[in-house]
Amino acid sequence: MRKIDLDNFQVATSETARDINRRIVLNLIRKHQPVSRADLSRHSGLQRSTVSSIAETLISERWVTEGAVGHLPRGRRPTFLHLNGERAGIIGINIRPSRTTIALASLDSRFISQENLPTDRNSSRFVAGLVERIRRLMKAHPEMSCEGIGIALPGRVDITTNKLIFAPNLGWKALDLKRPLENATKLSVELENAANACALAELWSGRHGESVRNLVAITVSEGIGVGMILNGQLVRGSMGMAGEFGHVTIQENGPECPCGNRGCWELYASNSAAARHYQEAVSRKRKGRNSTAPSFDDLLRLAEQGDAKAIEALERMAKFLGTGIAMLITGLAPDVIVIVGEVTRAWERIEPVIRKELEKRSPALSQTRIVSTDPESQPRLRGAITLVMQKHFGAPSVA
Amino acid sequence: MRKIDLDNFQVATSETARDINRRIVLNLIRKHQPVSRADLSRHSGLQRSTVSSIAETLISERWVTEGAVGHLPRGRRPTFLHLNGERAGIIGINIRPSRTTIALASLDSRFISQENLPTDRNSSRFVAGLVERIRRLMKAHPEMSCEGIGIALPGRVDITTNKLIFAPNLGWKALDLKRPLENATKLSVELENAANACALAELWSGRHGESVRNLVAITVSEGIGVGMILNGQLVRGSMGMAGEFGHVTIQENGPECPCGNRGCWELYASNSAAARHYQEAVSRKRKGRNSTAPSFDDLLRLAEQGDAKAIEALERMAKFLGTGIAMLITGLAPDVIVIVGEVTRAWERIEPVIRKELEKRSPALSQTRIVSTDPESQPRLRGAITLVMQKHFGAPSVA
DNA sequence: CGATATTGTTCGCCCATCGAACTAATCCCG
DNA sequence: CGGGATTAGTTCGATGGGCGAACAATATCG
Repeated sequence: MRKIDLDNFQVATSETARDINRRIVLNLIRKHQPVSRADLSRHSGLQRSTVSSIAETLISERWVTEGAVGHLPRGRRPTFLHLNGERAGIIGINIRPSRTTIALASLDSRFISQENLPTDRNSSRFVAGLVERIRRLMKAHPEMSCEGIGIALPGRVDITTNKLIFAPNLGWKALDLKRPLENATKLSVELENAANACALAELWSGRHGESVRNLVAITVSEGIGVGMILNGQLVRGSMGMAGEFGHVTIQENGPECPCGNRGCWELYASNSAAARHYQEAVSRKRKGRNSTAPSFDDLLRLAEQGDAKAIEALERMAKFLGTGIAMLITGLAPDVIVIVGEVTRAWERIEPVIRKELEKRSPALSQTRIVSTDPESQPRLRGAITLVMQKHFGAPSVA
Repeated sequence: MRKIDLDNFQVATSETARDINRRIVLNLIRKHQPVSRADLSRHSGLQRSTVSSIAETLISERWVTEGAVGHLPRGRRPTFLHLNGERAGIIGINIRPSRTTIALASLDSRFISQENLPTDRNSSRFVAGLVERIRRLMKAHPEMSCEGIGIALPGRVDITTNKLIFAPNLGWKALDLKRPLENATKLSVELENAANACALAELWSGRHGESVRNLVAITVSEGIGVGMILNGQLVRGSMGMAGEFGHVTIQENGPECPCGNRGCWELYASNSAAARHYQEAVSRKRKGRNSTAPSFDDLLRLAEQGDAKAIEALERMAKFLGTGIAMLITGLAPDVIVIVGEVTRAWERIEPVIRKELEKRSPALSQTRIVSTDPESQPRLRGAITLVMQKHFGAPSVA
């Protein structure tokens, strides 16, 4: 039960009921497609006449199309409805420190095209390049009416000004990405922290079952990000800062973190941490001169090849991942935890270590499902698309 | 934006709009009372005619009464509306390991009567005693129509069966409190973990301003409980287990906790922990024989009297409270953190230590407002009442 | 061919909001 | 003292949307 926000609420008009039921029907079609009007009536509890009326508007708005005719043991044959995959492209953009990916996707989060560009450290040049690519993309797919642009990025976005804040890896200062892109493309732009976007993507298109209403996504890369879905919705917190569990202290008097704190989780369980673990292991052996730190990709390759030190470093990283995951399960009790990042490529090695660490603390902890995402499925990019999709499929804002 | 739960949603009918607007108006009256219909129209954006119609039903249902007539520099004088303080008692019950409190409150969370009974370890005898007290209470206030019973307890309630689980301090096993009480009193019963209830109470009747949508309540007693309000609603998590931050490890290889884990937060920052800190300080001095542990009340009294060891123990407890609070701020980014428990009686001593601990980690952390509750205001009991109140004042469940 | 079953549409009813017109009450000013 | 200005609250027809019964369309089966 939510408290009504008396500073920001919406009264109901006569159209509110239609808005609510329209969204329910649209979601039911998304879930059960192809599906007949009569089935929608049974699934929703709405009258067949009401479903027909809603279906008519959905079809006229090109959200839905009538498809094949079904077959039943007796009675009139139903005409199936399904989402219009052709309509409504969504542009998803995944900004990472070195590279940025742009994709065009259909309503059901299927990628239609995808391309790459380097992430320019000069922010205005970057925006110009982005606009150029988006224009080209839309010209290449004139049949698509684009519903909006979703952007996932490694940082935080100020809720009020929509400016980018806290994105140390990108080197842009208080950049307003939303307005210039909206002006140039005439499309609405949604910005969101990458971990939050991943959590949304898993909520909407992950295979975790309908009953999952509490989900935590952990993005592991140079740092660690956490996106929380609780009660079926993204938790953004005050100023949009929720989810910085990567900077919770897990080792009192640990090494200093650039954030100012000491012993932060991400100092032990991120990709960079694994590289450091590796270096420590190596220099422990060859006392003295430090070798140059390997990239995390190198580390994965070395481990794959059976390098004991690399495996040790990865397992050390996994153990510390377990430490933080234990905290998240204990405190948030999610139905599922999803891990995103290169580390999932060594999941068979990582997962047992995490599990062992959880069991060491409490057998109850390891009841929680912990799954990895396939990096090929582009979780961040899917998240960017979900930002736009949920505006149409999410529950209406009411009261 | 919430994802619609396709396993458990509600379609809109023609009455849905009325339900929504009714709740909005009721909340506006609660906030602005006494208030005229015209003002409600301005606050809500609804037409005056609509407000009048809603007000009429609210008055006929005795939620609201017409009061005095106002005065304006010109024009017809408005008739004020306000909540009907006489109607609608809510029974709140606060169960603690040793004592249980029962109270009757009005709509606006004002206590009308309050009484105590020992918490019987025999659960069926306890339920019988409770029923007896409730009956007596209702008989003593025949003018009140009782809206329901809210119960705050030190444990967890299974969402599906409504049975009490994980209440080691109470010694009852899988007790079903809801059904016997409902059958005996014919009132609906709401059960909730005490920390969650406190968080709700602070959301609904705390003085934190309307803009607070993210709030964390920390109950400090024998253990530590955390109640989370995120996006303006209580987070219960999978199986209602969210909020067990008291059992997050803050000291790797710390002492073993009854929960099975090691170094749990509540081993360092609870009342029992403070008593242990004190004992350690004492036995450090008089090496050898341990004295008997003082109660937390004793400790507070000793500190009040200037006992250095007691002060040291309290400050040690406060420092560790800061450790956990840092975690909560970092991860959840609440607008406010509320501390509940006996420890707030020494708040002038505790707060600076917490603040210092936060600042040590990061100055940004101490931006978050951290407030204590007055134990006299009965936060747990107010929470119990809020459980029932929010059913009438909360946002309608839609879609 | 007729009985039965199922899908999808049509139409009148009901409920709720809107908005304009109206009544009521009050103050100000000439 | 009386009319204009102003504000509160009510009345009433228009509009939108869901309900539900009746109906049309289309199938199977004996």
